[in-house]
Amino acid sequence: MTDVTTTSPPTGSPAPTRDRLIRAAAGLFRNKGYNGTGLAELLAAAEAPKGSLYHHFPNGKSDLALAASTWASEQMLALIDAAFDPAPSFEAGAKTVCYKLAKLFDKQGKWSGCPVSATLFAGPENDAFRQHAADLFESWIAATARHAQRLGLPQDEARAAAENFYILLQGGWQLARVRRDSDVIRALHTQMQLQKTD
Amino acid sequence: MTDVTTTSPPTGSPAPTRDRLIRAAAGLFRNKGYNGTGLAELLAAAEAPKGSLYHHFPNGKSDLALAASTWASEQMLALIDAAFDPAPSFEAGAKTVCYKLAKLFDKQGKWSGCPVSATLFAGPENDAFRQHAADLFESWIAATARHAQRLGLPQDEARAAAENFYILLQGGWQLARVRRDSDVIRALHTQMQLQKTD
DNA sequence: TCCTGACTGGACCATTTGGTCTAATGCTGT
DNA sequence: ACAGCATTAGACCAAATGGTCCAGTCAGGA
Repeated sequence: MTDVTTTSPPTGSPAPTRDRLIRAAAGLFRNKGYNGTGLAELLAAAEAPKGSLYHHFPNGKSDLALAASTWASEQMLALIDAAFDPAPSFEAGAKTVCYKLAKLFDKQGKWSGCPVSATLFAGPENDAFRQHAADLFESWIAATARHAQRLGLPQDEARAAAENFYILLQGGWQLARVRRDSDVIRALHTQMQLQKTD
Repeated sequence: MTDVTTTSPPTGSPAPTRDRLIRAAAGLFRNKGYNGTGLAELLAAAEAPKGSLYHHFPNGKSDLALAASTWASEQMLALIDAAFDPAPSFEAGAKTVCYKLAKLFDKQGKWSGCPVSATLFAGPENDAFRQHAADLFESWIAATARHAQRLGLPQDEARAAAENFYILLQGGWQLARVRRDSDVIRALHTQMQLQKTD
């Protein structure tokens, strides 16, 4: 049910329709939330008919939401790697992440929310959504911690720094969104806590 | 708008309809978001008929959302004051805020989102919502900064500390929500940056 | 060639959505 | 008692919702 990542068996055919659906969903959910986005609007944006949706995603909107958030999360992981891989230190990498995200925020019209949280916070009854979001977030933190460790921090410090960084990113992104000001995100790296003081 | 004592005497009356609507809306929006909450559900929870809604809030759901978020924000401001007023230091006050919020989070079923953001992030086209959220958040930061200054921090540091604290709270609350673990919130005060290091 | 299965197109559906409207019901001061 | 207001009650509505269903299209293999 939650396995949405492998619907089409053929490896070489990326099925553009399916991709268009995912991209359109990610974009719309990010802006208007899961419940705020209607199927009609979604299908229009993806230029896909309803039949295709229910072919690629048998459970319809909810399956698509899982796939879209996974896709968005992968973009985020790629961004994290791109920022940290060439970085000389954890601080430098984190700063680059902030700057890249701020730029992205501007490019998306200074409004978009975090794609994962916007997609998956649909209600308390949907625990599958919540769990999926938890997994995706955890993957971000794990990736960041891995980089931190590679760049010299001891394991527990790396984990703490990654978690702290992620919390700042979430909160900062939200403040940036409400103020429509990407500088909030750009300044986040300043507020990182690099070593525990107690 | 959020004034509880509008026209009817408060003593003896069993929770006026308008209040019930606001409380029900705040609770439901917090859990399921603005778009995720239907009017029928809302009215059932408030035990109020549709006519009353549109009498007290001529613009219907959107007006109610503004009122509910304002009400929730006032609760938050009261919590901030209650935590900082008797505190011997900014750190102590902030720690109390975290603990109070964590307790609240548990009491609300470990799922609720931030009432303001959950209510007001309904889409890019609704700028009134966004602005309202910005104002409410700003009032939190301003209140916190005021306490920080009273407790000894210089003005610019107080403002920075308040903003940093608020960002941590937002991000931490979200992580707590996705993990269903209030300890994330409880640990936030550890991660505060109390003086700028650069 | 024909068959098969993935995919598309869209008509169609029951339900729910937010919202309007009006008649009734109080409760107030006079 | 009466007028006048605030409030309640819910029938009613058009539009939108997510979802189902099936006839068609098309490519590739037997």
